[in-house]
Amino acid sequence: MTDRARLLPQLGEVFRAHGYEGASLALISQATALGKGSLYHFFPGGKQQMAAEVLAEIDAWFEHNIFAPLRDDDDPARAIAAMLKGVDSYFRSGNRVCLVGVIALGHARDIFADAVNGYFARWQDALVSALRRTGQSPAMARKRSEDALLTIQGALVLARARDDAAIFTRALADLKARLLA
Amino acid sequence: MTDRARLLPQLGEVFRAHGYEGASLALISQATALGKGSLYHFFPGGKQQMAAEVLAEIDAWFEHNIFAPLRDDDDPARAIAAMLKGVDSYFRSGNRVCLVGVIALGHARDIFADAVNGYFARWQDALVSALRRTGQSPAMARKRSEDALLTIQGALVLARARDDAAIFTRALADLKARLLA
DNA sequence: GTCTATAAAGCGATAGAC
DNA sequence: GTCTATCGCTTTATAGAC
Repeated sequence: MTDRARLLPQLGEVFRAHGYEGASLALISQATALGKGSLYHFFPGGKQQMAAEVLAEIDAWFEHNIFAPLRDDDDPARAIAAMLKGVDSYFRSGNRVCLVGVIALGHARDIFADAVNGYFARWQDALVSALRRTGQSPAMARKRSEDALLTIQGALVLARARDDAAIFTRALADLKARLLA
Repeated sequence: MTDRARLLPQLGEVFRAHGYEGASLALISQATALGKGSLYHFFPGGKQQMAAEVLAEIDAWFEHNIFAPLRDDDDPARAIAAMLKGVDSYFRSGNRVCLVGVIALGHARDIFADAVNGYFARWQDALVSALRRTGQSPAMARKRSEDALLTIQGALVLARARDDAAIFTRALADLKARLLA
């Protein structure tokens, strides 16, 4: 179990860099310094199980570090600020791509549809909860939370497309102002 | 040449659906109802040439239907409205993914970096031109054009992730209000 | 738990008949 | 211009030694 915990982040980076279909076992074997035999020992379900567990771990990280504070923090504005700080850190200020977004755009979405949809659904619900507690109407909270998720994803795409991570940093700064307006 | 013109949109849909690495020649052969021999007759450079020509055709479509009007229309507000209408139509109201964005997120970005960057760069420049002519400051025009591109890409990602095309429609409506505010 | 060897299928690409 | 056959390589996955 502890070996697996060290493995998942490495797998995540391979899937991030090459996508689900592009992440070959040869690349994974190289990135983890583990033979195929060992990989199948940990993940009898092969590549699909690897990706599923990586997605689950990402989901758990966001649940603990972002979603839960958004839902539970006594100071919702602080939780929102912490979300943006956490997001900036997680995505390395625009230099790291969102694996859930990558999978959503590819053909692998069909396999991981529930995980992909659930991740964004729970993020949005948690953010709606925080925005509501700052006194915003349900409609406004819903609209702004959708704007937030979409802005983060779009900024990551554009930053990578233009090879300019500053796009992501600017987008997060603007987003903060819009969310708390 | 005329055969190639009928081929490129079919190739585009395969790359859209499966990404660059996921689009195998078998899939392409099936989608075009053409054997590998014929495909290599049209594209001696193989898959890479196919994707490059698809990207070039997409670029040409946007150049003609979106970028040029943004730069040249006497009524910039009309050109911006036409851009949003054209974008909604091109992306099938959120049911069609952006191939340039898909490639930008994947490992194939390394090969097509210039095409990907140029597409977004010229789009932004054209939109800046239109916004400037509506009387907005250079800084404001630049910021809002970046917001526009990022919103469109993010809305496409989120719409597909949540399997809800209405997200894209809502995002375009909001964007229109923001651009012309 | 890790490795090598190997199987079976699929990959991009080419050759050559028609 | 289109096809089939084929090459050489890579793919996922399994088997079995250690």
